[in-house]
Amino acid sequence: MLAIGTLSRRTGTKVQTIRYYEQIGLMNEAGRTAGGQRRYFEKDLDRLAFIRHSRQLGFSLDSIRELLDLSDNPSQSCAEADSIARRQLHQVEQRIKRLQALKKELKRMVAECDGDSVAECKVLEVLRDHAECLTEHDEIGA
Amino acid sequence: MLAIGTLSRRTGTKVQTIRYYEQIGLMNEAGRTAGGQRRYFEKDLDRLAFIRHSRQLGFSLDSIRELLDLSDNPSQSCAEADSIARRQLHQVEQRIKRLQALKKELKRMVAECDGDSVAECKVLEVLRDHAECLTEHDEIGA
DNA sequence: GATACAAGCTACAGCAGATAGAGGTTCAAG
DNA sequence: CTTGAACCTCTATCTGCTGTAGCTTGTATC
Repeated sequence: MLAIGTLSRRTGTKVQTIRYYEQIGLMNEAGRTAGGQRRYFEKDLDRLAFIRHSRQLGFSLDSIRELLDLSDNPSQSCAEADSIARRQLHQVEQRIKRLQALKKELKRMVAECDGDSVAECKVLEVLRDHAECLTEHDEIGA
Repeated sequence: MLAIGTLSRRTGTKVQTIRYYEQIGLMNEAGRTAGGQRRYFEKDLDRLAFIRHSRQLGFSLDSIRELLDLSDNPSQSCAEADSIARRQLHQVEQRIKRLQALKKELKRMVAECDGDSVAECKVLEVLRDHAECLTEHDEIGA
């Protein structure tokens, strides 16, 4: 039987985060000692590791929920998991694209700045006037 | 005198967002009509456009606050604005790096999946076992 | 058995950066 | 004067945690 601190150490997850995962139903409700402390089995540790690894790969908690469901029901087709992963890949690619456009714009801003007074600062000037931008960057969050 | 909806339309910012910016002190408190509705000048529109454009370039609201302060005091050196922009550029570059590592890993996962049953799904397998990963990806947020 | 103290517990607040809705009021056109 | 779009405030919600306060439990050592 593993204490929450052990899971924490072995997966690099903060104790509060593990409790949070339980709260939102991502981790099963843990068994308790007489005194009310959580105790885990190895399978819980595996599940937590799966969650963490998926998070490291950028999957949302919702996607992870789906992936865990699939993982729990090995008789289904793999297609669903595959499509979740593809969707994630697509999102990552989009974000890279967008960030590269930003990078280009920022580089140009910085390069043109010659360290003079704010009055003629290129950085501020570009920010003031969108028209000075070369690239399109119309979405914020991405 | 411009109504909030006009600012909204002309900068592509949601009305609530403009009010939010006022609330957190990023926009100055707007003047009001007798009935309590906000009214703006062109300079407020410019300020909002500056904020929005900066957000599109990925600057945090805190950074934008600094940039606006600099912009409001044209006698200072440009160096500060420059360094904020450089910091932002650096962050963007780091995020790109990280996302490219993720992309690689996701691509590999997806490529290895042959659409068979979940039991032997490569996607799920990789998620289960971090050791199957080629690349390092130890930070989550980034 | 007593004691010390690390590790556990719950509950709630807070972060960024908005966004949405309820329920009510004002403005401007016709 | 009436209509109705646009405005108002206030509060809640989202994602994915993280931190704090104040208290209890478990375990090792004496």
